[in-house]
Amino acid sequence: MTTQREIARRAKTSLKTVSRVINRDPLVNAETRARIEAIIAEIGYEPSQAARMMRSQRSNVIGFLADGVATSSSSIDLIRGAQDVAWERGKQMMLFNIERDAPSAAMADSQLAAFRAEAIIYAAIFHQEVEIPPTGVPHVLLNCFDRSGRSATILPDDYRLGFDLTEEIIRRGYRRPLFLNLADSVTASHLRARGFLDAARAHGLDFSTRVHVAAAPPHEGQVYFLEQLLPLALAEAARPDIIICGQDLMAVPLYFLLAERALTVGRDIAVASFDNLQPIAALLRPGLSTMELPYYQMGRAAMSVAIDGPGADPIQLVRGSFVDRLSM
Amino acid sequence: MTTQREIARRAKTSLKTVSRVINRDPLVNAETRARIEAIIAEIGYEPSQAARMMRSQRSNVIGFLADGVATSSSSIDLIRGAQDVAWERGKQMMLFNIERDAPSAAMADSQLAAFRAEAIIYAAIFHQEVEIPPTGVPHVLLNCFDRSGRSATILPDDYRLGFDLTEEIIRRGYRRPLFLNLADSVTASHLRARGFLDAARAHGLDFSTRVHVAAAPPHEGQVYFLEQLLPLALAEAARPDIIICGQDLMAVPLYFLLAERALTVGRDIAVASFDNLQPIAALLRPGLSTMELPYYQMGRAAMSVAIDGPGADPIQLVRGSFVDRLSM
DNA sequence: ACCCACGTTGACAACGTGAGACATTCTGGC
DNA sequence: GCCAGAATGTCTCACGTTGTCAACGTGGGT
Repeated sequence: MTTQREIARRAKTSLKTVSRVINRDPLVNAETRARIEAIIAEIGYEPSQAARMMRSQRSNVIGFLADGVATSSSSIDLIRGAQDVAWERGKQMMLFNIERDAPSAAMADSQLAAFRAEAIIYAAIFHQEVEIPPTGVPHVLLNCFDRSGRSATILPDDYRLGFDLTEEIIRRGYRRPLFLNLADSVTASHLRARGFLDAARAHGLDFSTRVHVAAAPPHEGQVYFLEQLLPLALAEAARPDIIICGQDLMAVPLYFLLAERALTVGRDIAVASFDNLQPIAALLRPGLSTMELPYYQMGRAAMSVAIDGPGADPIQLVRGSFVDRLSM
Repeated sequence: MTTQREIARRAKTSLKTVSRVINRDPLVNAETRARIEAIIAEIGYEPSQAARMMRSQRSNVIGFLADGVATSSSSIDLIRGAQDVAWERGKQMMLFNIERDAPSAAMADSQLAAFRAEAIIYAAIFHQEVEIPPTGVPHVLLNCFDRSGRSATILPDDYRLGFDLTEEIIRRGYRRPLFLNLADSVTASHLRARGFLDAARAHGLDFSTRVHVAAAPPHEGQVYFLEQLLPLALAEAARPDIIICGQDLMAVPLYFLLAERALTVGRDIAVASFDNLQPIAALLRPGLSTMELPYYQMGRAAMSVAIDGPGADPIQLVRGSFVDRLSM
């Protein structure tokens, strides 16, 4: 690969002048600049990042540790959002798929240390509590949080997600919802359930008997308890008029179970959900109305915080929006 | 961040000895080595990659350009496979989500040039032909190929996928398959169709009237023509005994359409497919029997070629395997 | 004539690492 | 007491880039 020295030789000028052109130093004669730029374009020169890092003592590298991302398609948007902001800000994002406490995590840490990463984003596959050993590098927790509450943290506003969806449901006249929530160990479950109950209370309704856990903890794979729960619920005198799934994936087996019972979604019974998982949510028939989790925006926010540091409040909640299709 | 100089100071030894320890020079007393290693571990020192790159003139960086990965969950396994091999071989993989011919592609190229990437893997979201402008850096085409046929290329063996699935179908006694293939512009379509027809012929059967295009080109989103095709096919005197989907996602609307016609998958009619898309394939009921696309292995192969260079044959076809569930 | 400001350019050092050349000290075997 | 060889140290250079500082010629003010 060529160096600035080579360019200087060709342009019959000094090394430093080439450097000035590259770094947009205005103290360069327009003619000289044009000549040097022409040569740079001609040979397709790019300044060596390695040398720049050495010299400037800045790496412009932000690490992104993706815990278990490989198993979840939704979390790609976390990565996309972060990557987009990194580019806009001239930073280089280094992505690592890790499994927590596994050797891969240690390897990622040393790699990031070797590159002198300026900040590290730690992203979890679902909203949960984690423990991050303290290091010298600023951390941003994405889709997870630690006990102290002092780390910079980006979370989906799951309480609002639950609240807003429930308000929409009530507004449309549903009064007998069945909330098939995710596992207890998922923080989002609690928050959404609280939002669900609070929204009901705000409209003078009591939904406190209407929340059930219908999924195994995430580390056991996608296991739902619909076969047990659904027949009981449908057999009640006051049959549910809408079923709320803890996540879009749950809607797939649910749709089939309802079809087996000759219940048409959107007509005999409504379904709503959380995620807006592509392409599932749009592919189901009828299309699944769902509260979108703002993963892309969260990724953007995390990278912004990683670069600029947190604002006054280290914990930032990101709102999601309702995507209306035909299932309710 | 600390440097080797600081470590030498603490260990009351010379810079050179520290360098010897780090570079595993055997010419160091065991005791001294232990003392220095203890200090390195204590302060968590990692040699600066930037300085190493400068000194050694090797970046150990492999670029991974993922064209449109964001929109496809299956291609994550391409990334995972490549990343795993990179780690095993002590390389650093740099991932870029790009859109071909968009500014993002140009940015990724300059970043990779700036980091002096040793090779670049160019991954496409589906098996297709691409045009790669020549550069000084070795390229590996992953899930795509160029006209010349001289570039190192890793492809799924779609012909075998089609052939093997068809053999399995024939072996189980199905004789009236309906192959709902992907769009014509997808290379995999042709290859699988050829495998399908050849396997039939090898068993003295003629399936040449049984292949139909049932999907719009990929850039138009997931659009299928099942509503038009299916009623016609089911109305025929010799109703199909098995439907082969071009991809697992197509099976989702197909299952619903069959349910509407009171046809139970796996009993009244069988369904098979291509992809083994997680978690869809396992979540459908009954679970979808499908030819798995070997994305993880392809990712591994691509990174191996990127590091070691191609073997005698620049084009490497990776076999997939049949995942049996209950839909056939 | 002298000085200074100004725009432009160049010489040089330094960042952290790794390696070569070579000197020095220490240990053990003869 | 001498030598081989192990262990360690000193010194120097190179990698590519950029900040510091000095130097250049020109022109205006005194």
